[in-house]
Amino acid sequence: MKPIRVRFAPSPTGALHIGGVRTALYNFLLARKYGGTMILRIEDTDQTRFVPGAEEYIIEALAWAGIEIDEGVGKGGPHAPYRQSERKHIYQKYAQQLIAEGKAYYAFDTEQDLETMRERLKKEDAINQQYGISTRGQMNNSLTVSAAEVKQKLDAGESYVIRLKVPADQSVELMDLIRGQVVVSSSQIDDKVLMKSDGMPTYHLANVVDDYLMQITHVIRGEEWLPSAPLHVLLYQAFGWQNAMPQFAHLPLLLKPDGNGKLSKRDADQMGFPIFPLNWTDPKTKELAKGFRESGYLPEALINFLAFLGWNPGTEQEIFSLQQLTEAFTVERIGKAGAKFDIHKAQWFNQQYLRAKSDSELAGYLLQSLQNQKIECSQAKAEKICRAMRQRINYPDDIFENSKFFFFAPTTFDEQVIAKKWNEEAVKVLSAYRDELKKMSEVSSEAAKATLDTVAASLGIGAGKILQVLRMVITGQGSGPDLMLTIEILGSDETASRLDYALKNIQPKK
RNA sequence: GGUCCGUUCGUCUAGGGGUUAGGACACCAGAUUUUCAUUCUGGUAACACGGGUUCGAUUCCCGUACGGACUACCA
Repeated sequence: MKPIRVRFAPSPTGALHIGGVRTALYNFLLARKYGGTMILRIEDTDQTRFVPGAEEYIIEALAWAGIEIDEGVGKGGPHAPYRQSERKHIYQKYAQQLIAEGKAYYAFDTEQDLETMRERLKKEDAINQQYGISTRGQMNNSLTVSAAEVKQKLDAGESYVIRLKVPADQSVELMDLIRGQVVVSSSQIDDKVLMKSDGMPTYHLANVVDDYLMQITHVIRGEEWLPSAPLHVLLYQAFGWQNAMPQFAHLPLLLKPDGNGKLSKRDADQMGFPIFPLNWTDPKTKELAKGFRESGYLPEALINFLAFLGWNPGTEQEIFSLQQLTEAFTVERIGKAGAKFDIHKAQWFNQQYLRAKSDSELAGYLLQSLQNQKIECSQAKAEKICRAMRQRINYPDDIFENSKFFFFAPTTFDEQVIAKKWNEEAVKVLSAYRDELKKMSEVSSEAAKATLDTVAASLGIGAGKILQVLRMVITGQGSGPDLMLTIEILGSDETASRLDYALKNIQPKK
């Protein structure tokens, strides 16, 4: 079998869409599974849509996601350059070849001419309104104008495009790995522009020429390309490359969470979740779009989630490392129907991966947050806090957000708990407990519990009755992680002083 | 409008001529937890519709409906 060569070929028109990340992932998985090569090609043939920073963003996003590039932009390789704008002369050559063989032609129509043609066809109720077999004879091109005239126009520098001369009545067949055989009549395909008037190729030409030259074996891309795939087949045939044609796999689309249609940035904004892997600031509007990374998603969780949007291993296992994904992945198991993007599932994956981390790994996140706030904390204490908090977090930032009371003594207290539980009995136990804690130099969670039980028992009160008040007094909140462990982490001095503060400041509610 | 693609619980999906149509997320309930969260157990919930083919169709075929993509000198 030929070594597998796949490419991810985004165009640098902005941040990389999450659907693009999935496309890149599937390409990568196939390459890794068979020891093939993953290529990054930048399709920047539309200079009007070029966005500065987009290429760098794409590279950084893929790296963050763990999708490694073997060959391509930012990496180099035997087929360099991998940026299509730098390969302009190559396409020019191939387009000329097609012209010479009578498989393509020059067209001099102005935008106005094309507009007029479309309006005319519309009026005539033509079945399809396209520049092709039925219309090219009436247009201003090298098929209708004499060779001498064409030469004259060209020499005069008149603006032109090169169009593919689509053959008449031919059935174009395409074997898609996901959808099976797709057949389209060539009469449905229009004479697509191959070279634009600025001398750049269109996607169609560049894509076919590059895939051929770069010896791509599998083209895995979004379903939005399916309608133009027959045109690409025609191009391979025109060049006589049908035997070197890659296999196609058109991926189901990522859909909006509610309703229907392609997932867009607008939907993500509305529903309040990211759609880009990394933060992206639009260079024009300066508007910031939040990324999955900055929103607290772990790359391995995002990847796992994305892998399952349109693919599944056929087993009941759901948690897959990137390594396990490459082993399990097959194109055959990619589904046909579009998948709605459900951020809940992504959150669940994130939670799974986050909680699978060790206390010391988790402590790293906490320490980072603390450092940003200029709060001192030892590694050991951070780990203990993480042990207490690990079942209550979905994102790395949650650790600090939900454990602030470890670092700041509460000054306000849960009103409901005061109203319901702050009474004479509670005050009695709390004062006695404080006095006992003051005598201790340190306190383990076991000691904290034992002491509390003893104190409460000596007053003839059940410890259970005041636990919630105790929690409120220590953390300010009505709920939280294991209280005795919290006391251990805080220490006897700190706990006693918090009790002191509460005893002096809390007034019973009527 | 035309071309192409698609359709199993709310969502992601497994399955496939005869199944109690399976799992996961979400949701609901119970248990554990002194709280909340976790965890555990249980539950609600799906083959778009109509015709064939067949002893039998959710599964195969054809239509219909619905949805989507594409229809630029954008990718």
